[in-house]
Amino acid sequence: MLEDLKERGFFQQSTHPEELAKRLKEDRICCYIGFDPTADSLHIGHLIPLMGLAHMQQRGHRIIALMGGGTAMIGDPSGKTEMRKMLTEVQLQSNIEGMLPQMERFLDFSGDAILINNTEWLRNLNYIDFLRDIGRHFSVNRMLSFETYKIRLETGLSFLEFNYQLLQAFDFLELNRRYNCNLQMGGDDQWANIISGTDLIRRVERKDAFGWTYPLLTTSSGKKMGKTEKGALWLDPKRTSAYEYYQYWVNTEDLDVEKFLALFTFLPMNEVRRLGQLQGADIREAKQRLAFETTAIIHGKEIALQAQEAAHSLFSRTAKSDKSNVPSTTIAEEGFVNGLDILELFLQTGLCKSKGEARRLLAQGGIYINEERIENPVYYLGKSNLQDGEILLRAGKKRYHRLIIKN
RNA sequence: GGGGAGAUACCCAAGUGGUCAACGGGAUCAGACUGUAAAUCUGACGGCUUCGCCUUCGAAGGUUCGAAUCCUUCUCUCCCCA
Repeated sequence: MLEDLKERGFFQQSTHPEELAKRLKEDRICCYIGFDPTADSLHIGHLIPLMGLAHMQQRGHRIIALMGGGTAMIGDPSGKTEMRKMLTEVQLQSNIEGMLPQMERFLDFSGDAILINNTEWLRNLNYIDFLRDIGRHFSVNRMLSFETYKIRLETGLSFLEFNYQLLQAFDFLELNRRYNCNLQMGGDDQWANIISGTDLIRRVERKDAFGWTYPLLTTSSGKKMGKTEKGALWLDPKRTSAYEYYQYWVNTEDLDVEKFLALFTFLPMNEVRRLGQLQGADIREAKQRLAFETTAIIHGKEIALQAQEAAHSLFSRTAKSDKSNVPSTTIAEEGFVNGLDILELFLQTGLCKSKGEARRLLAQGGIYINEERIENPVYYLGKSNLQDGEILLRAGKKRYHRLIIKN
């Protein structure tokens, strides 16, 4: 089963590889991943851990999703350039509430799976006891040698953040004591934190504990995953619409398609490989499948289909054009009578962030009305632009928006 | 506690009295080429009622005809010593 997930791309490194493989195969083990509630929605950076846990659950293991309500009050310095801004407990709580329903799209908490917040044991921790029981097992010399702190040792690392590792290790120990949890997974940036935990358990409890990290992804051309012109790609449809989400995946680089299918969908590997083998323009089929599957996991099949249809109607020449699912804005006919300033319109529909940007876009030939480029900077939209009671706006190559006129 | 360095636009980073909306790089966006791909080339990249105006260079005051650049105070960060 470890092989299985390795093949899907979920393996970067682990402690005790042979022993871990054996345990995963022969026993039902309990594993956990921590999630820091830094925002009220998950984003695609969380997908690999979520998929990782989901795979474990599907293969019969017991899973724990640990919400880091306590640790997030500290902020993990691993691999970061600077300190994170501190969140209040109220914010953290509401963030957690936003993330929960999203997690349930991946994980089933109806059985013995556990969802727990580490404030439960961190909040009222006694400092002296903690130092004496836990702190004494940590060597500062060793901690300082970890790669994750390298950057921060140059730019500055506060004691507050330096403690993060101890708390995460303590989390693992606590979960081990409570639920006999003996595997922690996470992104490879968590490696140092994870092995601190396994070491602690082995030392204090004299029990087996394992760590397993996932690779940190960049796209083939080296870009960070999940960044768009609007920022992060969120799972919350209020922040990132299903259509945008679909579009992000359909625009995956050729070289990443197979890797992403394996990581971000539950398609069987033979299907993944078949799709990955497609060449040239055919690979679009694979990208559409990827986009559909990933969108369906989060937003449901129905919504994913709508997003797919919207994309088809805009980008496929042959398809019949059902544009009803393309993002749209409706305005009343009265507002339309005197003509609408095109720049103003692009601002209001969110296609541009400012009028300056709209002007620039227009000057560069990136503004299209009903697929026709507009060159005139003082263009007003009127009735003559209407096609079936609506107007199709386009910014650049592929950002579309429908303007619906209602009387 | 003592001494030193620093805070510039999304990020990195020049600039040390006018020629600075601020060099350069990255990111981003647009155009061309394509397959809603990558690479490449070209251009853009604070805001606006855009031949001009307004707001930016950690914060607040001050000097000056004029400051990101000088002075004062404050906030924060880093380094060295204790």
